Amino acid sequence: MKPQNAITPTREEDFPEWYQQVIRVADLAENSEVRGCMVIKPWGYALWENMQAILDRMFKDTGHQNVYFPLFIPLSHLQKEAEHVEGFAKECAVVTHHRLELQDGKLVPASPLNEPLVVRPTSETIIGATVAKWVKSYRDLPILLNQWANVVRWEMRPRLFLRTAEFLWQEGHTAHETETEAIEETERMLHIYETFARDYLALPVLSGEKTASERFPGALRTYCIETLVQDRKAIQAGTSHFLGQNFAHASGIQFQSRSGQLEYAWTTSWGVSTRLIGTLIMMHSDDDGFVLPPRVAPAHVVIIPITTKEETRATVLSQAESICAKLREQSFHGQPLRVELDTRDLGGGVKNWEWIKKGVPIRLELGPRDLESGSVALSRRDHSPKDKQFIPVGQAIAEVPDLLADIQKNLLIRATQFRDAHTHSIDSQEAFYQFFTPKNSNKPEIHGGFALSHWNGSLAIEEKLKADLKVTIRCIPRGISAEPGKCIFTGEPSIQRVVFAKSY
RNA sequence: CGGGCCGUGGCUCAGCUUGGUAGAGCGCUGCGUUCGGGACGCAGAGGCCGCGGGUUCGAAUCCCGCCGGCCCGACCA
Repeated sequence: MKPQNAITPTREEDFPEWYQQVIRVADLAENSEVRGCMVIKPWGYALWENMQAILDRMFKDTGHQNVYFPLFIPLSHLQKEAEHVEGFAKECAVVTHHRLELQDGKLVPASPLNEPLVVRPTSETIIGATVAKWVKSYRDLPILLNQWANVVRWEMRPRLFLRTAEFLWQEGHTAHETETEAIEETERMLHIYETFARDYLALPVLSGEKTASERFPGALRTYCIETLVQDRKAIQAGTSHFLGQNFAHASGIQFQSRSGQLEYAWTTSWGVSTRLIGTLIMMHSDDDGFVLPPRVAPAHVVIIPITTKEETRATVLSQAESICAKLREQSFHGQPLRVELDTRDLGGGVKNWEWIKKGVPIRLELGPRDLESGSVALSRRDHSPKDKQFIPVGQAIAEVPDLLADIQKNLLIRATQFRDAHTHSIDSQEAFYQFFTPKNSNKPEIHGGFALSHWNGSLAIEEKLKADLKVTIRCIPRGISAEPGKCIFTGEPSIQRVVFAKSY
């Protein structure tokens, strides 16, 4: 009684449960003792480090510098920007004491702080307060900062990688002399996210602007990249905010302009988080586990020596080591190949399936029979586990970089086809409701997708759709020709179609 | 913070109605047979049955309180 797939249940049977199982069997992360907080395990963290390294390079190449600001934000700082406070007040962790005392054998908080400290949900306010001190003249601008940090948002409904109380991210914060420059920066970073998502994570994203109701608290404009994962729900994979002069006013970021006037700076902020890992999982993985895009994979290739026959073990191992060494001399996309050699004394099937579940792009099995024929069994993760090609060792080694490139390309094509297949222009309210209503309301089947429809711009419609269908406007897309039309809910004029979906 | 469910070895759970000193599967350890689709046999380790109190000769089981978790709602990268 062998299960056909490594993951039970399948995506079709129960998507949320499947998602959790993938994380578990791929050994990416687990829930911690602390409610809502996760432990990111070595395989998951290595993936994050690869993402970090690429993004970090991209930020530096566009003139940004890394900094580190405190985890604790004085309550008074957060209070300065009204909308900002309102947006985050409900999910802040607050530190109120600075020591513990032993009372009746139990540790209790003692010594209240004069002013409570908020554990950063984001750092606009404290960075703003600091940057205000650094900026005196237009000559001090722009200031282009980024920090890699953890943030805390006390979520009621945690889900590994998608929504946890504490998560890792990067937050960019910049200050500019003019509105135009700040807007350019906002768009530049959005574009970087878009490029990163597409070229490295193989995520086809839609980029656009958020409606007022979905905007970052305190921002004038919020841009985002949105993608559609396999249960046809949208997920926001990155955001970039044009903050206008709101935070400059709140924090007093003022400078003397070229004409000698005292002016407020124009600021931006932008970020992506470990949520990208959740997005990757839901986008590319299958019923056998995780599928890693080669460019961010912690290992590009795993070599699986079949070492079970005592008499051939030594030779198989030494051949495996030699292949490993030759592979490591090669490179893929400007990086030395990352190769794992699994020398554990386990059955071939066991080892093979472990690496399938972890999502390694290429597996090379090397057994005693291969030694005689001078070949190796090559499998790629984007093909069926049954597909195994026996090819000469030298050829296999030479082909690996090209195969990785092909897998990378293939994942993007697949994901793009999926997105396109589930993106529809919808021109009537009836069709819209039908699109977002599951046939089986007790246990909703996978349904919906991206709906491109005309909308009159009113908040009332957004609220009604959210209440009726849990559908929101994901973004007002760019790059889609702005063909005018009529709002499908009110018949009023509409400038362009916007993107609706159910979302994470 | 409102409504429902549940706390028993690492994990998933049975046992509770009808109180009598703890079980299964998976995982783990050892040995052996296997081994290129994730195998099997045998032998083991591992639990103050969420916490506190009560009823009782005796409580995982009945009663009360507390704590923790899950699901459904409101909020969210």
